[in-house]
Amino acid sequence: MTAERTLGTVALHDQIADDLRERIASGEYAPGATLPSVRQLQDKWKCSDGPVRDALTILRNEGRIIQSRGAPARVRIAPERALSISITPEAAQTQKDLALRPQNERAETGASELALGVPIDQTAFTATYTRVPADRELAGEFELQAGAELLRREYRTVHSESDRLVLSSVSHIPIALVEGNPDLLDEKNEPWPGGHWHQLYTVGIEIDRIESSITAIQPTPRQRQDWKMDPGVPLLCLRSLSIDTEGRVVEVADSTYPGDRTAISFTQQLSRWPTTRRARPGRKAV
Amino acid sequence: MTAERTLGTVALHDQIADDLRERIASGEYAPGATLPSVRQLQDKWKCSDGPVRDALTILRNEGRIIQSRGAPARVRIAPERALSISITPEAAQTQKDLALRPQNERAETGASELALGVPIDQTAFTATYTRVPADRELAGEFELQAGAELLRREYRTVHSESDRLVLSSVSHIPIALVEGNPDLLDEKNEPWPGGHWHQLYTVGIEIDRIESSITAIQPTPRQRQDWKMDPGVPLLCLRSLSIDTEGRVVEVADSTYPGDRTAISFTQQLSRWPTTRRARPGRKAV
DNA sequence: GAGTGGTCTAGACCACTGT
DNA sequence: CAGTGGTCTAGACCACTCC
Repeated sequence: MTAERTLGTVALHDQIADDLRERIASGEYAPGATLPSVRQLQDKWKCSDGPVRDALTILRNEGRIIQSRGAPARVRIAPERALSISITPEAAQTQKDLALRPQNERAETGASELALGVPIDQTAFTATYTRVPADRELAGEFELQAGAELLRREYRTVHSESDRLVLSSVSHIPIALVEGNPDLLDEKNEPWPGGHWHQLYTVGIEIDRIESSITAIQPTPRQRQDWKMDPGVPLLCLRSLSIDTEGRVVEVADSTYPGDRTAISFTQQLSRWPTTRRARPGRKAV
Repeated sequence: MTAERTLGTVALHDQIADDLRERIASGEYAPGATLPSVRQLQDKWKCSDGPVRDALTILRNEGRIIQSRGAPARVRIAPERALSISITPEAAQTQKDLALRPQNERAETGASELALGVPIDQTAFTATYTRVPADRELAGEFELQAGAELLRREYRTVHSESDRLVLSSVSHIPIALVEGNPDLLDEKNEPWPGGHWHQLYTVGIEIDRIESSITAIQPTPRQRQDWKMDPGVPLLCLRSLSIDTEGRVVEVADSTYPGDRTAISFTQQLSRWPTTRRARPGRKAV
């Protein structure tokens, strides 16, 4: 009967977690530092190992500590935000214009569509595609009936050395839109040479705009493993709808990024006020 | 004693969690449905309650189920994405141009800067501001020495009925930039009438562009409580740097949004290909 | 009041790390 | 091999919900 410790109805493991969390935040336990062992914490809080382990589980799921067998728990070191996904109208426009250029010119760009934080020769690119029926969600985006046939194309780039995922994206296109060009349904042509937009051009589709939306979710265990993400790290999801000049959604592309290493960034350029108030336009450092 | 159950070195609580996760994904347990009770799962897996509870904890932290006292665990119902944060150059430009308009015109816009999913008369707006020294991170953004004095302004909008946070944003501005206008340092003037940019205009600052970046983090317990977020739901973070015509970062604004109810969206408009290939919409010339 | 989940204990054994 | 964290059990009591 040691229940008298529950002073204010807040569970002991929460008290322990709160205490450790505060000490981590204050810097008493710096990133990389080892935490007291389970036995030491038991001794300090005069309890069995259960509450202590529960507290550590809480902090692990918050992404604050890492635990491994045999070694003491440590304050997690948040990685640098190495992956910066820049969304710029210029880049999209460039890619769009490229779609009209001759074959040899398009080929030069090839698969290096995105600037990653990893040299491209250290990565392995794979593409797979299948035909799938549209689920409710995708059918809604395309304004099709659920079950309509879609071309599903999955792109993955892994860092060959560490076997860590660097880029992952899944794209869906209604079969009905692309069956005019049989080449597009031939898996041997993956990745579509010269980029999506040239291929879409071959079936008479011109992209008018990209509507993107960003959300965050908790990764599935599979996703966490693919990206080799620590527990407690969320996943950034970027869904881009390609809309053609007739207003149809012709492609839905879903990309995911580990939330702790990635920042999705974009710039909104504003025009100047009419009267130039600052006499010195000065230097425009970047 | 009963250790022979550990067939393939994968922990029992992981097996249970994997099994339940799969059943949830397959729809066997639909959103809102009750899961088997802890005792039933013990019976099914022939184990004590520990592994079963551990499995449920895993699923809770993944945001897949909700648990409460007395009531059975249920599959979590993901909320609609009611909060859609739209980033448009037009809106920013409009706000910029507004800064030059006369007082009465600016006042009409007032605090309703953002379209929220909640009627504005059901919300309570609070603003607080303090002077704080720049931490390393903010000092880096402003290219100032760590410790330089900043004006910190915190905006919060809560839905008065549910006491739920609807909007939360923290903005930092170097004191040195705004001390030319004493009004800006007077808390009674919060929120700055007519918007930030008019106030910045009074000290000779014109915004050239906004550089935004989006990340995702695990919320602190405090944040989770403020937003009344379920466990396992990440937080979307939007950091916007306001850069003036001289290239200086003059304001850093950090907004957070619950990751399950929010989508940050934007559109990239592309210009048409030079040769008008389709004279009339609806024809697919090749 | 019956059933649910929440918390905690005491003890056992295992897997792994580091010295 | 000493110390660490990981897993599981059996049992107890509590707080809460729902009928």
